[in-house]
Amino acid sequence: MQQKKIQPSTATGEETNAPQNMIDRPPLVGLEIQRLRQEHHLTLDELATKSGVSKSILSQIERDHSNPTLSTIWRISQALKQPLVDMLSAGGGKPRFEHLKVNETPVVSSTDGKFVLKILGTLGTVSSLQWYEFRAEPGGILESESHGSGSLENLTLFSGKLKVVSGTESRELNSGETLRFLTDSPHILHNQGKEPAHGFMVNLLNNHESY
Amino acid sequence: MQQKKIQPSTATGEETNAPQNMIDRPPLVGLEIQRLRQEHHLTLDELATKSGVSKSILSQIERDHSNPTLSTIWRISQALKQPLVDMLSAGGGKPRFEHLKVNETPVVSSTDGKFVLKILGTLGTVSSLQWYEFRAEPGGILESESHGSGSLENLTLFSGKLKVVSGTESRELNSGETLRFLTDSPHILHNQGKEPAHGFMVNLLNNHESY
DNA sequence: AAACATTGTTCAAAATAATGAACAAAAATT
DNA sequence: AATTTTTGTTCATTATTTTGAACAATGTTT
Repeated sequence: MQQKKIQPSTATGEETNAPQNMIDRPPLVGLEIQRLRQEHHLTLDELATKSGVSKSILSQIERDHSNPTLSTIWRISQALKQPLVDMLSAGGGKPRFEHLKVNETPVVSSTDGKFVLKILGTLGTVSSLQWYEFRAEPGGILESESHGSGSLENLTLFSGKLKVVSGTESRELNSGETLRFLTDSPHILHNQGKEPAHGFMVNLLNNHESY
Repeated sequence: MQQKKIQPSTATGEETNAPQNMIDRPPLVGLEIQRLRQEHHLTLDELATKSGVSKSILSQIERDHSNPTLSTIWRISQALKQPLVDMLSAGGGKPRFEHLKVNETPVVSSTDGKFVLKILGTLGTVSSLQWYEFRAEPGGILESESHGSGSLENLTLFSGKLKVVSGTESRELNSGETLRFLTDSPHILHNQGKEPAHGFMVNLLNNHESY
C-alpha cells in the first residue's frame, strides 16, 4: 500500500521456479484494448460505463499493470464489439508478410454472371489473404466451399442488401454494415433485394492463431 | 454490501440454461479444460505441478466456480499444449457471426473533417493489417506519418479522383484503379477533384525491422 | 487569468481469485 | 473387509484484482 507494485501479468507470485521451458508470457492485451478504445473514440469513463468495468482498472489494464479476469476481458471485448479471442491473439500473432506483387485485378463471377468479384489484392503464400470488391445484381448468388478451418470472411456493404448463409445460420446485411464470419463450412451470398449490392470483402484463409 | 450491475462469470451449480444462439456471458472454460486434462491423462495434482496453478483453483475453474485470471488460463493452456484462444472459443467464446452496424464501425477523420476513414477490420497487433473504407470530399486531405519500413498501402478508388504523394513521388488515381505504394515515409492523400472520392484501403504495417 | 470541465492516474477499501493444508470419497492393495 | 493410496473438494489464509473517490494534468469557457 505504501507503493503500488507493478504486477506483470505473467505470474501471481514472485517465485520464478516455473518450469524451465516456459519462457513465454501471457498475451499483453493492454495496447490492443487501448487501440480499440481510441478507434471507437471512447474515453476511459465512457468505456467504463459501456462495459461495466471501472475506469481505474481499465487504465491499469491498458498499461498492463493488471492481470485481468476472464469476465473483465470479456466485458471489455463486448463493449468494443471485438471478439474476445481476436483481442487476445492480437498481442502474440506475428504474421509475416511478403511483398505484394502487382497483379492485374482479375475478375471472378458466378455462373449466372450476376455476382462479380474483383480481386484487388493478394498477400502471403503461407497465411493467405485476399481482398475483393464485389457487385451483385438482384438475384445474384455466390456459393463458396469451405475455406478451411480458421478461415474468416469480412464483408462490408456499401449499398444494397445481402443475405449471408454460413452453416446453419444466416444474417441480413444492410448498407453500411460489416459482417465477419467463419468460413470453415460452405457459405452463400445472396442478393435478394431489388437493388444491386456493392461491397468489399476481405478473406483470411487458414490463419492459425498462435495462442 | 454493494450492488453490482453485472456479475456473470461464476455460474454456480444453479440452473444455467444457456440460450442456443446468443451468448451474453463470458465463455465457460471449465468443461473444456477438464476434457483436455483427461485427454492428457493428468490428475489435478499433476496438472497443478505442470502448470504452476494450485490444484484447488483448478478444481474450481473446471466446475466454473471461479473466474480465472488471464495469466492463470494462459498457464493452464501452456501445460495442456493448447492454444489459449482455442480453449476459449470451445466454450462458445467466438460467435460465428460478428455483425457491426453502421454506427459501430470506428471512424477516423482528418482535422478538417473532409477525409473520413472507416475502419472495417484489423488483423494482428498494432501493426500488421488494417482495412478501411474512405470518403474524401473535394479538397479533403489526409496526411499520414510513416508506417514503418516495409509498410505498404493499397488503394482502390471506386469513384472520384485522388492524388497520392509519397516521398518525392506522386500519382493521380482515377476511378476503378488500384495503387500500391510504400508508406515508409510520410504520405498524403488529396482529393483535388470536384467530386467526392470513395474507395478502399488496405494497409500492411511492418514492425519488424527486417531486411 | 480564474473557474470550470474533461481525461487519465493513483489511493484506501472491498471483493474475490489463488494458495496450501485438511478433508472426503473412491480406488487399489493387502 | 480393513488399510493404504489416489483423486477431487472444501476450508482458512494470503495475494491481487476491482471498485469508487480523490487527485493531477490538460483543455475549455467565462
